[in-house]
Amino acid sequence: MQQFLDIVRALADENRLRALLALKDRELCVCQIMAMLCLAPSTVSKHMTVLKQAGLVDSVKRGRWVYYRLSDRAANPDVARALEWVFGSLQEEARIKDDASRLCCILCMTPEELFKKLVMDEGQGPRSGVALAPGPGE
Amino acid sequence: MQQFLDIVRALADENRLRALLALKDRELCVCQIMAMLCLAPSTVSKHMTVLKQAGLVDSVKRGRWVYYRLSDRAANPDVARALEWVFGSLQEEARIKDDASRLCCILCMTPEELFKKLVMDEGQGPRSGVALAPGPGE
DNA sequence: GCTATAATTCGATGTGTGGCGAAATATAGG
DNA sequence: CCTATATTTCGCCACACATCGAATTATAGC
Repeated sequence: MQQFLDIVRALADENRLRALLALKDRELCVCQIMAMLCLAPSTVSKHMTVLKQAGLVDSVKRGRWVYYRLSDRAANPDVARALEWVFGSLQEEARIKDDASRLCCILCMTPEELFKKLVMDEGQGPRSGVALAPGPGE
Repeated sequence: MQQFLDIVRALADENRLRALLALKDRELCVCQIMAMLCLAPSTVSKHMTVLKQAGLVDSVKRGRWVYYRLSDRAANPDVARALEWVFGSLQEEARIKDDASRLCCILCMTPEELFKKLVMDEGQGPRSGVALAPGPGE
């Protein structure tokens, strides 16, 4: 029961759901999730900790970056069912699709381009740490 | 997205989960859920309102009693998937099974017997409104 | 109509949670 | 070693929420 509650409560936040969906096809480091959600580093870090405590994601540290990915689905049936449910229900959401396309830009742009885009989109300066982490291929 | 969030947040409370599971095989009125959860009437009423807003349960008023039951699963795929997930994950929980057996007593006992049992179990007097509502067969 | 009871609404209260910035920690690169 | 950067931890604040009791509403039975 407690584990189930941890999972449900971890899912009961829009930003955590968006982060989880963004991890569907790739792993992401905290700074990339920050750029996608437009949240402070400490906030994103806390969100990812909640998801990790619930067993929904795993993390691995590579150099200065911490990469998050979906937890191994086969490991825990509760987690597997939860992820299937979330993906099945939200995959086609407009907000999620928008995140995916913006994430594509975030992953491809140089830090300078990302800087300009953030300024244009948000009408405010970018947060500290918007610089891109190297992708898995670097 | 908003509907999904309403559902997840409705599920993110242990007492609401217990109430939902208790409704799996039967409809129940508020006073019976109160007796099962040992919560004040106002608290149970609010919990059931949350579940209803999320589309997880329906209610029907019969005389003085308001009966809650699971919402028609076929009506909404999101709701159907959510209920399947919850039941699949929690059906075998010790807490839920215990609720089911206690609920059986609550449904069968006379008000006087329920009164005595509550006093013995909880070491405190019963709340107002522990009297049984007539079952569906009355 | 009056009373008793089921349920909801309302107001108060303590706790939990999302958000931020600042400080601390870890690591890469000079 | 020193600096820059990625992340986490910490302290704080605003807001949401679970819970209760009291007041209110609705209904059944006298």
